[in-house]
Amino acid sequence: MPELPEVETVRRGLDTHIRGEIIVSVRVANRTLRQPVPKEFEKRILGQKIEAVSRRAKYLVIQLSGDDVLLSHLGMSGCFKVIPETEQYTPVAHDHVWLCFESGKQLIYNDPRRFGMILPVKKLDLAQHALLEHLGPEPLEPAFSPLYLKRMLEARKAPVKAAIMDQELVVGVGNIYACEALFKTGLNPRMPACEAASKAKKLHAAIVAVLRDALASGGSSLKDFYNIEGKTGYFQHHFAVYGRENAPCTACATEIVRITQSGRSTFFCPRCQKWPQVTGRAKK
DNA sequence: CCCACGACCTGCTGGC
DNA sequence: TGCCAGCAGGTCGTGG
Repeated sequence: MPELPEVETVRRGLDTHIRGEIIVSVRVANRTLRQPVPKEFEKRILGQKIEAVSRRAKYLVIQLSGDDVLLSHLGMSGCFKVIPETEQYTPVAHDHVWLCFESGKQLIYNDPRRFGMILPVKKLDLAQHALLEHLGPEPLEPAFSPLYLKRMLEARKAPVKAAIMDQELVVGVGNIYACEALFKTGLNPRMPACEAASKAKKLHAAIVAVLRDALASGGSSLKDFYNIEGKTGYFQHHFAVYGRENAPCTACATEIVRITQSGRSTFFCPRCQKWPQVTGRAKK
């Protein structure tokens, strides 16, 4: 489901609502997530206090008082729900993991497609964890600089869109914000990364701006993104190209085009994001 | 090594 | 109305 702005929105909501809570009961309805919920899950987290909720890339890190954190990813369709102590909650389909706190609040992990995960990891092992160790820099931190981006793009022949979605190059950019950032830069998504490297400075600024703006709007809501309060984000109202096939470009009114790149939809304006090699008709 | 693709899942939409 | 193909915000393992 979510890219960096959505995950960060969830993080903030969780940190506000469950920090300081003590886990007094745990129920796992379905362990078959992307990484199976381990058998010892319940025992390991019972009695622990939530110290804080942090984030690395699109992973949420729920800091516990003991030796563990809970490492969670929302996949495509995962969400967390915080149920206030005053509310009687009726379970719904795909509520996989359920924590009850001493205060009476509850935290529920729900994920229809089960591409997400939630699992305990020893704090000491977190940095070297297989899921995290190959991740690139955070896009809103200084390590992700225009020069860094230029160097990384120069080394790759893959399409620039694939490059900026590669979590080893930079984390947090998914299909939506890749499309939006490339539009903002005026780069054709199919252009090889090494050719796009000359525009690295502008692309860098676009990635940062798109993620910042989305975060300021509370993330994007498509089918199933809700923040902790169950409210939608608003950034989807600002999409320039994503999901806008056949609609007029906001800049030049040319029809937005959808193509498929490595199995995913890419949306772009063929006029604003022209690339000489792809303007001709498809060769037969 | 680099890159593209299929697999992993369920649910929704649109066309017939 | 019902069915089926196609599509969905991510990531990983494989094979060319």
